[in-house]
Amino acid sequence: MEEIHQLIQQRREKLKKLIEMGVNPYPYKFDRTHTSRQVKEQFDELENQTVSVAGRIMSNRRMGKAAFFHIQDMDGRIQIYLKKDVVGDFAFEVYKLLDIGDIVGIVGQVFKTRTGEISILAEKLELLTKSLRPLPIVKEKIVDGKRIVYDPFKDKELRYRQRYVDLIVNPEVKEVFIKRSRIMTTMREFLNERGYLEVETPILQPIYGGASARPFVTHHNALDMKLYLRIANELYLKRLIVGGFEGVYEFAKDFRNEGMDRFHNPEFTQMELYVAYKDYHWMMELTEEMISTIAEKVLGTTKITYQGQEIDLTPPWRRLPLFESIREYAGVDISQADEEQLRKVAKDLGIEVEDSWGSGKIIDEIFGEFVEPRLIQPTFITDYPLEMSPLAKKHRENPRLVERFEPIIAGKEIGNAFSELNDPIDQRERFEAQMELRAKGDEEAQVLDEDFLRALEYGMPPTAGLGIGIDRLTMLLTDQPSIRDVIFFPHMRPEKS
RNA sequence: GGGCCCGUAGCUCAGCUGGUAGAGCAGCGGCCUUUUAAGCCGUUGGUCCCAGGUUCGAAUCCUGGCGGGCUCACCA
Repeated sequence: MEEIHQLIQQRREKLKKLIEMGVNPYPYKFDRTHTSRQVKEQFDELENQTVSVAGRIMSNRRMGKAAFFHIQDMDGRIQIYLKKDVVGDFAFEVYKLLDIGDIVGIVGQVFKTRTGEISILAEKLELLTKSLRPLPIVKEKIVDGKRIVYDPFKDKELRYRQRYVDLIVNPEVKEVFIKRSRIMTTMREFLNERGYLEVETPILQPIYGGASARPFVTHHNALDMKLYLRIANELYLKRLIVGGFEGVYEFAKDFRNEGMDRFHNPEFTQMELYVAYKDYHWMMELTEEMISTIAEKVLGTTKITYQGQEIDLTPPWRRLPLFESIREYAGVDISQADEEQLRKVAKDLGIEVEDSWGSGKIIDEIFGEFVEPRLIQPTFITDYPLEMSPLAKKHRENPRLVERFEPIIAGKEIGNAFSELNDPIDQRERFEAQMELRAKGDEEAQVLDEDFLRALEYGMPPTAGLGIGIDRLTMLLTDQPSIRDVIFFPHMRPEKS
């Protein structure tokens, strides 16, 4: 057994004393009448009234036979004033055995202290949970309305590994995740209002598809077969369109077995939407309306700041075909270039081109290098080369292109969409081209899915599809620099035990 | 995977060119019935990430490893 730390030992001893005093350190319930925020917001009516509140002790100032401390609940903190002659001798003895981190229930009268802080004069104090581990102590002071924090708990490794502590101690972290939840709720409402159906599709898939990425592999014991964790749910949602649903969406956890950095986590969340009888032009309008609506409802404005950059999400967003964007930002016209010429152009631009790259990859590189980082204001990049998009429908005016767009904000794509390919013969050819790439060693090339082709052969109506990266959208709308700051439990290597 | 940086008390951090560790907060003991980074007095607490090496002597220098951050590459 590991040695028990002194601070934990001390708390265990207090726990023992409390039990000896007849206090249940882990009771079953507590009836609370108000949250901290309600007490503050309704102070005028509540002054001198009795309320009950509950929360975790976050500060403690004992002064002989009285004490001030703050408790923190779901939506904030409130100060408790404890006087021995009001709360009683026994409760005061209990109080003396409490620590920062303990969870208590308080019944008492609402009042304002001499310095004007809304507080509760405790008449009853009940221990609701004894905490055995010391919390990082973060002190703060409000000066001119600004919160000054002393010794903030900021070690990223500890914060990510022990997110519960991060959430207790850093209120702004909680805010980010509340916003994440509201972003998803608002998006769901937006889609439901339009009559689209929220559905669920398999996470364990015998054939993975819908994106170009490497999958996680797992094994089904009973069937003794390989299964993949989905990299996308696109092909399943389109099967549902075939089945007669005319608008379906899913908030999907996807899994990609690739590198991690501040924009990538091995598991991440995407919202994918498919709507029958629509094309990508229509989907652009829906996208800009949806994102700006979310910003408006969650943040109260469509003008946001991301990492110091001012961004205006108000529709309409700029539409810019891919080749035009490259002409504009890289100064070269490659709309008619073949692979040989592309190779030369890329080299002239200073890009190291690898022999295995096809023209799609080269174009993507030029775009990623010269264009994408400069697209700060929301922009739809449209009309991608055919070979980069095996599931998108050919462009109605140019068969070398597909009808696809990516919304780009703050230099980063936050989604992907197209007029969905519904010609089963064309789809088969595209899959076959992918298989050839795979044979050449491209591990991210897509896999041919016979059942999906069979579904298309029954006939899928013209359909527009959209995927939005929820994590990236949340980063944008909460001004967080890393995807780890918008995922509660980002992937980490195992802790040494 | 490459480069740079980091790992010292529960938390935040000092510890210069080597002499086996220190502060603030928290904790513990004492005083204090409107404090608020409460205050005053006293005080406990460390496998200096791990393993080797150099040295009379390593938190400090070297090598390797582990974990993390940033970044580049890869990657939607």
